[in-house]
Amino acid sequence: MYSQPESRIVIIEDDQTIREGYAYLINHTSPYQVVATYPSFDAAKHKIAKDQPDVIILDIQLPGTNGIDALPLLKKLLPQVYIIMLTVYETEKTILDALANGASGYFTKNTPTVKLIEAIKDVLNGGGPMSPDVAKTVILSLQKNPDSPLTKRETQILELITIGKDRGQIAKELFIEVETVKTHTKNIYTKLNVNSKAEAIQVAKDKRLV
Amino acid sequence: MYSQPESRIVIIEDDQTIREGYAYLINHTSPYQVVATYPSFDAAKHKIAKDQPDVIILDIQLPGTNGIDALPLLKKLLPQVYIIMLTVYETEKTILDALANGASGYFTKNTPTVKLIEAIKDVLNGGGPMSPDVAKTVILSLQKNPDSPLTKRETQILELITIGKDRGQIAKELFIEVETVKTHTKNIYTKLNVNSKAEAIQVAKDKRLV
DNA sequence: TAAAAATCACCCTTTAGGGGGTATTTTTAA
DNA sequence: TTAAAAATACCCCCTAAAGGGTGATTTTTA
Repeated sequence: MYSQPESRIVIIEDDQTIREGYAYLINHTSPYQVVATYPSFDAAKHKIAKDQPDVIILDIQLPGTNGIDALPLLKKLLPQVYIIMLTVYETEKTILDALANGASGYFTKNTPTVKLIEAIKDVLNGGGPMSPDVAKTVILSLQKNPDSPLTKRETQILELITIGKDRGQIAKELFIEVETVKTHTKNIYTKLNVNSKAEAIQVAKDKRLV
Repeated sequence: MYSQPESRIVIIEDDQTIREGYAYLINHTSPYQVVATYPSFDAAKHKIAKDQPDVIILDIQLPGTNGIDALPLLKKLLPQVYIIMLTVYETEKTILDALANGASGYFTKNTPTVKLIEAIKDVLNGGGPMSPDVAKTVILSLQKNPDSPLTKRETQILELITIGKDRGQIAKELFIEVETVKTHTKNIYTKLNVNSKAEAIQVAKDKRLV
């Protein structure tokens, strides 16, 4: 499905200057049309379905319902819509929350309109545009700790533990005995300085061991 | 730290045509210099440290040690190096594995050299460049299931369960009684059709509920 | 103003997980 | 080639944390 010139854009952004600035530039320098703009989600929620937007540009810092909370609600109203987040924050948690809740792209507010228009094209073509700094944050969040004290096998077992497998399942999956899994587990606990599965999972997440 | 014109590039790629093509174009149309190229990691491992590369362009499909396995080894040899992955595969697992193991960027092989040169600039400036399709895959991997049968509280508790917290810790964290946590847990189990924490975690991961 | 969600309590049962050892085989790196 | 590290496997013991059943009140939301 390729980007249609008549694609409809809605902007939800509380800052009037930014809102109107983007709207003007998108309308005048791109093939897309801004069919509506709203200063908040609460102002938009009863009308936006009628706007039939293909793409929503959504600010995170909104009065009332914030952008992150608005995301699933918008998705419920308009299941097919692409949502591009706009924000001054770029903390890992905010970014990850937005993407987890169905955002298609993520940009910081200093993004020039031309990049935003490119992003609209990208999402309409099925891509997932992000500014490089945002992408960096996402990549870092996926990165494992390169200085893990665990061996390959131990890491593998810890990974299976973190996804909820019990000894029996792990043994089957790795074609080894349950007792061997136990031995590895003990060694993992010793190395991580813990003495329960629960703690091991917490340390694993915390130190990005898996 | 800004991109230095004299930044040193190494290419590890088994296809001679691609390898030499990229090398030629980077040397002649960018401010960077390709200081060495290798057809495999095994051919590179004893020499690459002396090349002192700032950026390595690394193919995934290599003879001998493949690119994913080579990643941590290269990082050990050259802790500061940025690695951009190049591949024909774009399966979620491959992409995520590469990023988990310390890749800075990820491109499919049809990427034009000019985009690759941009990517080199991006990583040197601390960004995390990806082609839009790769970014899309990454975003999808982060996405939660919008049709979760769980309530907000239940989701919250399931999330804490998946990171290894026990009833007591969850209760403390949410300022509620342990018995309440138990009730929620029971309801979660009913909704997910499971009857243990382990199973719940597996379903949660599987259906991207958390 | 119903319905859904969130809160709390008591009883009772069990198993998966954890701690302590010991030992052999395979792989890796020097 | 050789010593060290990693992976494999077994035995005994023990209990804390998890799970099941049932009932009830308060708060939130549509």
